[in-house]
Amino acid sequence: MLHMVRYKIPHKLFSMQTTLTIKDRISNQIDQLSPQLRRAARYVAEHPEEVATRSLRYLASANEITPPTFSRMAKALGFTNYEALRDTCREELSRERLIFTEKTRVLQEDDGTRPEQGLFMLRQGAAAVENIDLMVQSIDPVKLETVANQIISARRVLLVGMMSSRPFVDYMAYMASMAFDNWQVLRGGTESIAATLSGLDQSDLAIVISKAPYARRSIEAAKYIRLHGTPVIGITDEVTSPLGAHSDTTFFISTESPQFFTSHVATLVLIESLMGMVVSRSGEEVSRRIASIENESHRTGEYFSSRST
Amino acid sequence: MLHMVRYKIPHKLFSMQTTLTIKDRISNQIDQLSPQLRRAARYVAEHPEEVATRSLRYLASANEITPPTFSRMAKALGFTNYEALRDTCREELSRERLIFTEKTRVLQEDDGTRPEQGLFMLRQGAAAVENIDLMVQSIDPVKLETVANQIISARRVLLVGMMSSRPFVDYMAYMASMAFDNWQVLRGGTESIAATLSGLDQSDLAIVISKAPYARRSIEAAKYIRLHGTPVIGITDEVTSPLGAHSDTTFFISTESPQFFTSHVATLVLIESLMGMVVSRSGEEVSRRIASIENESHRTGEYFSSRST
DNA sequence: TTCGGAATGTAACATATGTTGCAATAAACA
DNA sequence: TGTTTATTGCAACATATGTTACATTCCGAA
Repeated sequence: MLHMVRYKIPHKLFSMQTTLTIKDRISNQIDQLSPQLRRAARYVAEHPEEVATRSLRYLASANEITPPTFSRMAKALGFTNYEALRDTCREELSRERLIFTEKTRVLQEDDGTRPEQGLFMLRQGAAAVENIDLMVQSIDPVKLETVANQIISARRVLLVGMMSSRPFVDYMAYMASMAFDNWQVLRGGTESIAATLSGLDQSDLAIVISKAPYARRSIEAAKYIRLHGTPVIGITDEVTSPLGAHSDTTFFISTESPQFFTSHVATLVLIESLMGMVVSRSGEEVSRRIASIENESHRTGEYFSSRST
Repeated sequence: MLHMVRYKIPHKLFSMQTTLTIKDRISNQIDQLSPQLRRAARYVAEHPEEVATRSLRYLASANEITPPTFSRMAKALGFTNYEALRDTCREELSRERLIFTEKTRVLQEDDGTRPEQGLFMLRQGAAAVENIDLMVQSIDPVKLETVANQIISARRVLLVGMMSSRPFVDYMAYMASMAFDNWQVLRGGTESIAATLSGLDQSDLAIVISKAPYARRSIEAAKYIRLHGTPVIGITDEVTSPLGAHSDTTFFISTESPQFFTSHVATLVLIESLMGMVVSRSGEEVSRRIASIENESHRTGEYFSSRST
């Protein structure tokens, strides 16, 4: 029974927080406090993140409240300590962050012993959702936007990815090909790589995808590209990734998965978002270009038209 | 107000825009650090909220790293102090907090009509999760299992996919290549297609992926393959898809997306699940094969090993 | 092997932190 | 009014914190 509930995928990506612990706890008792204590309590309720991060004395001097006041206030509110109150603030802080990680982790750990096939996709799906959620929460929209703008204004866009990352680079290239003609995938043998890279300069841009195990070629390509002064956007999995050292902007996307193949789902979401942003920012003419390509493809019979049996 | 800053970035400022997160700052230099310092740096990158809230010594003892290591690591990364590093973490934390509240606020009052740039990934992520959820709920595990078994027992597995589906077929082929040697992607020109298809019989299996707009070649390939008596597994988007008529088993995976590019995320989850099932059912020898291939690749230097500066 | 330099841990240091006793002050009541 | 009581700030305290000097270990070069 618990079983049934357990394996339900938590698909609410962005749930609201409804248990406001500190605020509740404070507002209930705040009118029983003396003026100074009330002032301190009010501050805590309004700035829990400051309480969690700064020291008591820091807050005290910054708000012209004496240190003992904070200490006493905590006890007056029923906390054993000021530290106890701070801990509550910490919890509140972290609760706002990763909300689903716990749930899905249970899902994954539960019975690795019985390889029930029916649960396979369920687990995979849960892991995917977790990775996506993690990414959405951790990536700064401004950073993404900046990158999108960089991409748009680049003279040439070079895509790099080997082994498992190659298909995703190809996918990007495919989408891009419908909108632009200055995108290019770094291909093949060593000599052709050199040829491709020789023409690069600062006005170009490279997007490099590399996931563990990191293909040597990708890392070295990134390194080499940077030597030309060409900015490198890196997409990788961990902070320890060797790609980090060779990219100007790096996105860290989790590839955690319940099986031994890693999952590229979150990466795909990033790619689709980025491409969507780039195209939508490029304006009218690009949209028209895409439409014309699709039409053309239909005319040449590349696409299937519903009435041709 | 935050609004203005976020969404209107004059393009001259791009190069100056430096959103250097701790992760960025650390990943750029992490391979120049000594083992212990790297361990500490990694921890900071992965748990900035702990750094912001807890004390140095607390983190040190909790992670079995000595206090001086943290202190030295901060300096090694270019911070004047450990406190400076902590301050960066604090900033990042409060920035994330702002974004988080902003996200939930907008998401709540949003009706999906306004395509605000900053929320692009948020929408894309939400749509992806929805598609995944839909798929997990709609697909019968037994059906999936049956297909997995079919795949395993097939003499030859042929993968078909054109245009936007091609990268995903390639990805399947890549994963499969580490475990089996009887998988093949249908490639290229018309004549080579005929050659590939001529040898097919009932003991083989084809997996065809086709999403709107449906590539004529894929549909016709499926049709042709069936003429040989070869079973066809179809992966498509809608019940109205022409692929349905030519496949024995069909998976319908939603590609709904907030932008005009469709999303292949749910399809990827299906692929990863299927491949995981197939490999895990294939037993010991396959796992060993995969391991040996990875080893081989490392030996030949295809993969990057962390200690080569 | 021995040597030298870097990496790491230990211990001591100055300082910051949270708490508490006590005095000063303000408020309440007779 | 004077006395009592709660409130607040000051100062001192014990402890925790971040840093640094020093000792030890580790590792590669000669």
